[in-house]
Amino acid sequence: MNDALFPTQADLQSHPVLSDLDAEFQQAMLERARVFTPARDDILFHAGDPVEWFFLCRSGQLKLYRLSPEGNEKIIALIGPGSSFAEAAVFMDSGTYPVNCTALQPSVLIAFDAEHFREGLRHSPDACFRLIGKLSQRLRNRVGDIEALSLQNAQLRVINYLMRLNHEQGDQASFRLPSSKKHIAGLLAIQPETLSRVFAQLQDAGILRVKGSEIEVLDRDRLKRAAEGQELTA
Amino acid sequence: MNDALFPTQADLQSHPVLSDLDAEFQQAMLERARVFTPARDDILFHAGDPVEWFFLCRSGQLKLYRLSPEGNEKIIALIGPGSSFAEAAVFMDSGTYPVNCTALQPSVLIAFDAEHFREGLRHSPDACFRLIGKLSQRLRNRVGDIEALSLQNAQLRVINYLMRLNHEQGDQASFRLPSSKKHIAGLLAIQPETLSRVFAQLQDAGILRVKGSEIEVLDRDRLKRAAEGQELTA
DNA sequence: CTCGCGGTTTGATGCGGATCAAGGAACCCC
DNA sequence: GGGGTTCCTTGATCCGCATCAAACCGCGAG
Repeated sequence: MNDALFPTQADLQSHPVLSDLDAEFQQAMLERARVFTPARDDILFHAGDPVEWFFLCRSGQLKLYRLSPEGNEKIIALIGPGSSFAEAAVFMDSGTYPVNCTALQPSVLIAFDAEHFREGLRHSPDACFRLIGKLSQRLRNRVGDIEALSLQNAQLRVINYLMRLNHEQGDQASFRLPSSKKHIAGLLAIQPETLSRVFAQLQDAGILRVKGSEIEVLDRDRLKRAAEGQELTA
Repeated sequence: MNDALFPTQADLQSHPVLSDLDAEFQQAMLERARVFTPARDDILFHAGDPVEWFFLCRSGQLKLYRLSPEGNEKIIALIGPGSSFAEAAVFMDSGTYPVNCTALQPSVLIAFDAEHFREGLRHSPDACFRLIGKLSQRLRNRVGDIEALSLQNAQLRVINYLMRLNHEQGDQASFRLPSSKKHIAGLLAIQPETLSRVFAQLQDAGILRVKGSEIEVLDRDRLKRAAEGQELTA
């Protein structure tokens, strides 16, 4: 992984929205871009801060999250290498970030200038289209999250999350959790204790083997059936 | 309200994304548009159906919702006159609607052709920008919903919903619920019984008066404090 | 006017998951 | 290698809300 202290063409190319744009626009974005290297627990922005940058993660890991007045935290998304975020914030009426962002690991981020992006988009229908596609997809994902929170219990949310993860990593028999269990619990809107218990159940039922952050799928059929039919007693 | 059986310029003008576009694009959209007049309980589309249309509500009311395998329903949004919906679906990778849509009242909808919209957008940076703004805003709202579901209890969700409604209707002392309590409960992801009980509490505490779908705010300060500090015993 | 039905309210009960508490396990730094 | 910190697990208890049940109300149809 390239840890250069300046943004490169390669960063642009790997960005889901900025890749394949006309040279002039790319050049303008690149000139105004910065590399940020937050340490673990560094806060990049708070919800409500005015939007100056949007980001591409080159390496490391971050969380986007909301806090309740009592200090409870709901993780909206975990960000890893290759993911971009906060593009939508650039276009919100309020002009502010809707979530907090904190580094979970020492990370390397490319920060692109929000205002320049807005301006450049006016002259690039291609980039507009990419962005619209990205936003629509993200909207669909959020609707999926809302359904999961409203209609599924803790066990079901965990199972579906595991199956999605496993699928993204190529449906291997064995795969890794992308983060600590505490943060995964935050993402699924359950307590770490509950996540631990669900893992224990699935393990006792002979469906999974959990060893640290390594998950081995022992019985894919029953896992899939559990995701629909709701059955763990068998 | 105009119930003409054909779409008009006025429909375009009142659309959040299509208004103020160049004449040629507008003309093209109008020619391909239709008027739908679903009766109560008519289903406009299911989640997973291929996207042919996106909509503007001229009158009536609809629900966008998801169903669990057990038949439980979570309402994602209630749509009323002037609201547009399903634009994002036009740009999703899957090419399918992410939610179900059913009319709650006899309604009048303008249906715009999805494919023509995609094509026309290529030549209209203005429309792109409007759409991007709209999608970003909707994304922020969905994140707000996720926070509410994860971090707030039933009472808090109801209170915040009421305050938002009241604000949208001009902060009058008295305002109306936009739908039956059953559907409002579905929107807030609680059962009708629970909604009824929360109303009873707020009424007993002297904060509200609930008469059918008419809400009267008796003590706005305490309502606002309850939305933050969590106190109803006083 | 009356009947019937969906929406709403109120009460009783049960369960899922949060919370509280404490014990283990892995990792880092000295 | 020892001690501390953070993460994870397991157990006991509690509470919010769902669920089940029943009565009530308002409204449209006949």
